[in-house]
Amino acid sequence: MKQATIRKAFETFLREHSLKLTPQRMRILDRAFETHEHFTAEELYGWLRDEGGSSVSRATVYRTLSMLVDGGFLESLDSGRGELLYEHVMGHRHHDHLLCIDCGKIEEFTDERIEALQKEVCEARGFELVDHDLRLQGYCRSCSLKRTRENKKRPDPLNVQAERERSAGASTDGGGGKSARRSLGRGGAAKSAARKSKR
Amino acid sequence: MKQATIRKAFETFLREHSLKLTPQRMRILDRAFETHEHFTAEELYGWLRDEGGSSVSRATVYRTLSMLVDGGFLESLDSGRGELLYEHVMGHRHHDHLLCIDCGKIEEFTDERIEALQKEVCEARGFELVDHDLRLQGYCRSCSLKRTRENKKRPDPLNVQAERERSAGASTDGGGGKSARRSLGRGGAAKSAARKSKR
DNA sequence: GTGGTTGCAAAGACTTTGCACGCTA
DNA sequence: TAGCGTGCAAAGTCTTTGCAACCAC
Repeated sequence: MKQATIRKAFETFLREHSLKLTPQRMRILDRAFETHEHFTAEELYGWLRDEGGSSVSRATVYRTLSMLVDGGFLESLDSGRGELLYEHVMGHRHHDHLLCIDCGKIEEFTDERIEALQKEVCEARGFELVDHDLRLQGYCRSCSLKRTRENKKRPDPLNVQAERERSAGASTDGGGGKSARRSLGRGGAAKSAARKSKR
Repeated sequence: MKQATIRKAFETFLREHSLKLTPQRMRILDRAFETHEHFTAEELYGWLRDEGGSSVSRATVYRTLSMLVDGGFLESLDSGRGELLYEHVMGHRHHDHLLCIDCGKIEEFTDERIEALQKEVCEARGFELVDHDLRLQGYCRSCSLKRTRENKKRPDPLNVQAERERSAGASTDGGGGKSARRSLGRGGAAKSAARKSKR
């Protein structure tokens, strides 16, 4: 695609920040924009390694990815499954996500009305909105159909959810268990960056 | 508050799942519901340790917290700062979050209109919504005012870095863009559970 | 009694960092 | 040439797991 434009923007970015243009950084940038899916640092590292060519170390991948996020070239997203996903942001404007808790597929969408309401909520509270992150979790069309068909086969995290509704008196809408996938045992962890600012 | 109700629900939950009622579990449940803020597993562990009384091991805290999430007593939330936060969910209905990227404060809110639109978006795509997670990041009222007063820089979408770089030395931090806290230094990690499902 | 639990410490997963050398500007 | 950037491996952080002793039911 307009890879040239992106490279240019990247070069400008580097220059403005007295950062150097290295083949590793360029390769990471290119590969990141070559994918129109979400990927993890580890995955990108794997691609670069498998595709041969000049090698790029894992550390450089992490460092560069982090830099690209800071520069606004990429955006990071917590999949909610314990992985930090990246996606390029130039070109297609901000969007929110639909994550299938069954097959893991990620769909994107945007809705101006929702965005507008978010701003409204913030303004009403004197909150200065900088960014937002909306994740809708559930079953994508195909997984949903599959479930309906099989009718009986519940994703069965441990079917704790069903009980929950009842015992917890989880009132209102059956908006179910957010923890569908993290059943017992392996709970979930999720950390990321910035522990430094953790006070 | 209605701690009795909660304990009862918990006991029922345990019974229904052939799980045992142990003093550790009870203590963790109580402490979790005693707090009306968000907390991390590590924090809860610290409280229990510092407050004396029968000891509870770190592993048990993690295990129980995970169980409480599965049971629908708690909900987990990725603060976006690399920590997995927990909060009790009984009583107060679902809500979304406003996270201050400066002071770290977390505010909660709900907006039926946004919820409705989310459902609409899903229906239009044949997506079966199970749960959602909306996080608005920015500056809370007080931090926003403080910034205005100090006439701080604007959070440039793409050049947040320039400022960041500079303020990095002077610290005091003025807060930058979304990734303000991520840049150099110790980022963080991001892992979790469900790694098993990571193909 | 018996099987679920707890504790401890070791194992894991993902990401960052220290250091010495290489390469960009 | 002067530094920034890279690679490597070790260090970190938060969380999970193996296992033997324990305890609730």
